[in-house]
Amino acid sequence: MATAVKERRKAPRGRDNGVFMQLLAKFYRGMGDPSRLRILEYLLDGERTVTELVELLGSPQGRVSSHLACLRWCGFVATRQAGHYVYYRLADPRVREILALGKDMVTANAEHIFSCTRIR
Amino acid sequence: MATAVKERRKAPRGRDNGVFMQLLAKFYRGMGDPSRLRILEYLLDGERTVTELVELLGSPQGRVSSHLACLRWCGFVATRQAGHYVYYRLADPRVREILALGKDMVTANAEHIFSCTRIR
DNA sequence: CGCTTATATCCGCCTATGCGTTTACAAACT
DNA sequence: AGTTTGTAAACGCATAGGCGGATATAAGCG
Repeated sequence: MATAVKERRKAPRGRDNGVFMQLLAKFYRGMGDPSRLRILEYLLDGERTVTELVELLGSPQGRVSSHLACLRWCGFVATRQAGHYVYYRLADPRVREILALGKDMVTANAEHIFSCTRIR
Repeated sequence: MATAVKERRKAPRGRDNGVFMQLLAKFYRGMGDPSRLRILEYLLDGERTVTELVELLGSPQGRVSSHLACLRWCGFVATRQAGHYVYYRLADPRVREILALGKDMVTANAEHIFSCTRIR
């Protein structure tokens, strides 16, 4: 059974692929938080200071800053310092695309996703 | 300060948006696991039975089945039963696109993402 | 019809990670 | 320089969610 699979053998692309997949998973988990998504959503309209985002999100500043650090580390956003404000902006047009695709799919599958108990 | 923000008000898009973002986050978390990503990657080549995927992943069957349930619930994959095999396949072309974009970005930002300590 | 095979679900454990709070800097203003 | 304001980092707590293993169900087979 499944001879075609046997030919490609177990882990046909080697361990490197496993490592890459780990990074990719980390990447998607970077977008897997509502607060971070809200931040990205606000940044779709243009750059924002931390203070503005804190106001918009209604979360404590430390929390927002931490999420921003995460987004920056993952390459989703970039910063520019002006005076003692730090402006955050989307770092890559592909972030927009991934967001747009995700929103499309969620809009179409909202009920399915909502009912997934494996992920809460 | 930040008067322009004040005009758009706090939570300018209402709570509904917050709920939507929660779903969207759940959606991305669905892709935020290396095992699930490996499954999706294998399914890029065509449909697979659970047994084949178990072999390819080298994980216990129960675990794989559980990940598959998650992927199905989230609308990433669909199934077809034949005999006593269940064939899994990608459910939506947008999954391919999101994967392609993610892989692009990770390839470009691998080091950044790797060094993000907020997400392990 | 029991037996085997394929798949799904359940359970307890353990780590990852989000949260609130506090603390530490850094940049302007007086 | 000291104070205020904007931003980042650190700390402890609580929960989400992955894992291995055991079990339940469904579909063929002898």
